[in-house]
Amino acid sequence: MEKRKRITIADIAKLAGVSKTTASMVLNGRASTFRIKEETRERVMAVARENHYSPNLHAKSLQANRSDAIGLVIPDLTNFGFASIARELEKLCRQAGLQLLIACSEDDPDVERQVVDGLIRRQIDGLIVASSQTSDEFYQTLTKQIPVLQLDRHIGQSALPLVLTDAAKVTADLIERIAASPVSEFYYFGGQLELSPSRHRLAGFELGLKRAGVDENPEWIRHRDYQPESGYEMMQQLHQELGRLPEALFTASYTLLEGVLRYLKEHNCLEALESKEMRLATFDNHDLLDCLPLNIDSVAQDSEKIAQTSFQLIRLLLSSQRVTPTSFALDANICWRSQ
Amino acid sequence: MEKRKRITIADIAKLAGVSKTTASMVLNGRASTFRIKEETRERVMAVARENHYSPNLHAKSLQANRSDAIGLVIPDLTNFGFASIARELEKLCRQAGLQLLIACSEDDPDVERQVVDGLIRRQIDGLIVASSQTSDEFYQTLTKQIPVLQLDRHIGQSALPLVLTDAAKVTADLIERIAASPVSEFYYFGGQLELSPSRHRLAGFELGLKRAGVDENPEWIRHRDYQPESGYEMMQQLHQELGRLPEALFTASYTLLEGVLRYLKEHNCLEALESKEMRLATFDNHDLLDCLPLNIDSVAQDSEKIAQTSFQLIRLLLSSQRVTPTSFALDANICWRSQ
DNA sequence: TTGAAAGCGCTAACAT
DNA sequence: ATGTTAGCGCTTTCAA
Repeated sequence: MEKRKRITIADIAKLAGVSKTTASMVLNGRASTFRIKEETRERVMAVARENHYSPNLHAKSLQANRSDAIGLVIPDLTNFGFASIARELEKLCRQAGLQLLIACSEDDPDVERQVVDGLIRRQIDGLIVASSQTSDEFYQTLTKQIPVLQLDRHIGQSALPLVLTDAAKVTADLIERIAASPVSEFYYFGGQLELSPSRHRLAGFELGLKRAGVDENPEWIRHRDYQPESGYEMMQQLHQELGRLPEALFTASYTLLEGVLRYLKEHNCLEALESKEMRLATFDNHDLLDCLPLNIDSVAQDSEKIAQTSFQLIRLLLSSQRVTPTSFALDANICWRSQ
Repeated sequence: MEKRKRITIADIAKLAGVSKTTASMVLNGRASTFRIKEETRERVMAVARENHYSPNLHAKSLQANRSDAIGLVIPDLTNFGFASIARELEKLCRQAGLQLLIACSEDDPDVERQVVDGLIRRQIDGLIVASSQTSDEFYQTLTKQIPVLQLDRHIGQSALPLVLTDAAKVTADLIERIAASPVSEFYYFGGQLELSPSRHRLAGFELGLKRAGVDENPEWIRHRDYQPESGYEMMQQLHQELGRLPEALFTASYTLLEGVLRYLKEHNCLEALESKEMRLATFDNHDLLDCLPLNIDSVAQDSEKIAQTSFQLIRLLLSSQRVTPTSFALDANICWRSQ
């Protein structure tokens, strides 16, 4: 495993009997622009191919002051939604000759700053971030140097461009239809209200109830964080309070749903879902939900569209000096399993 | 969004009234080695801090002929197991000042070569790959330049270092116990036999049967690929063949399990799992399995350990000129839900 | 104890 | 139509 010295453009030039400039032009496909003789062109190309020449991107980046790399910061790679977005973005970047640098913030604002700093040191040309910050101050400063795109989450009233799911709309549609069954109560388990998706999901929930003509009871709305344990504990408390299962429940994330299901399983209450005695719906989707005897309706975000939109937007920001920061709220789909 | 010129070490040197050399020494924490005067040291540090100096890693890499980046190639980021490994590896790398470049091969050998080529062009110092290749020729060549570590999958008889789960062992344990229930038949749905994990899982299955004293019937063993659709189709065919559900079934991956469940759900057969009339077990684990009324036993690979072991090994390979290539087969856990 | 200068591999003015 | 040269930001000999 000896680190054989890589072949450079100077080597190619020497072997082909031309200058570095000529070799460079040819290898960058700009031979015609500089009217390099066809014969020279081919000679250089042949030598390069034979020697498996591949340019040193660090040298290129150094002189171009551009790295052709962009950063993606998400809370957690094992979250299916974020993983889907990351996968699609990686593919789009690769096909465009860009390198996507993926890093996780663990939903911790401090960790988030650290990983962003790390990416900056790597000279990324742009950043896409699903932020856990409560203020966009940090990114307002950063965006003076490179374009920053908010993903999935809106930091406060930040004016930075933004791509996310129109959670309020789809949640309202989901809730309205279920509430019209009708139901006399509809509980809501959510995560941190500081995160914008939480607010939109809750707003959608309330709108849905209203449209179904159901009077909201403040008792129904409960918040903690998005850990499965929180779902478990909220379900436990609710069960104890009521002395029975709720008629209908919406969990604002897949992780919360998991906690709720774990509680129901442990207390042998899953039967209530199978018999539709208890209605359960959730934000976020999972293929496995199709395969269960549990009739759980869900909201499936369009990860592919989110990734594609983010990619187009960041490319635009990367190319032009000044783009009016635009934001996109994308439609999501409802997976009905109870009807 | 004007691209403000970043501050360089030359700027720092000028501002601090010293030479680039001195500034460099100080900023790399080697002030004492070169006995830079304490006062000078502090002046440089102060200037650097005030100006938020951060070194240009491309320049560093160019001159050091080292990028402090390593590549990770996996089939699919949305596969929970690979996502877990990627997350842990990213964290370990970040903490060690390395950048992890993650790319997906979509389980396609051609795509895999393309993404590896892309990473090589980015001058990665080392590569960790869960390969879909059937020959390690490509990597044998590559490893003459940079260390290559096989992850999760063993390419043929490749001598390249390797980290994976000891699938045969854990599968045998799982199958033995279930088969001893006893069962008179035990079906097996697997993916491509060209992939080493498939072979190990099958070997474990057969060993488990043997240890339980069950005579294997070749009819029980079925293979396709790891797509959920394949699980669905194998289940469909088996159901039709038998005219009833099998007594026991093992799926060699979570994706296959999903297909099987989808079939059972569509044909209203899930009840058979709840009543344990049909025994179902799978390789790979998912938290949701804990929350279902379905009694599915599973094998949980230790992603964290796999990531840590891989990281230690690649660092070793990176540091020393010549390490005896070592391989690790790590233990996995069984999640019992039927007992 | 510090500085000057060369060079990593590449591109782009400017020559020729 | 092709070559010469400077310089991107950094580290590292070698001098002073």
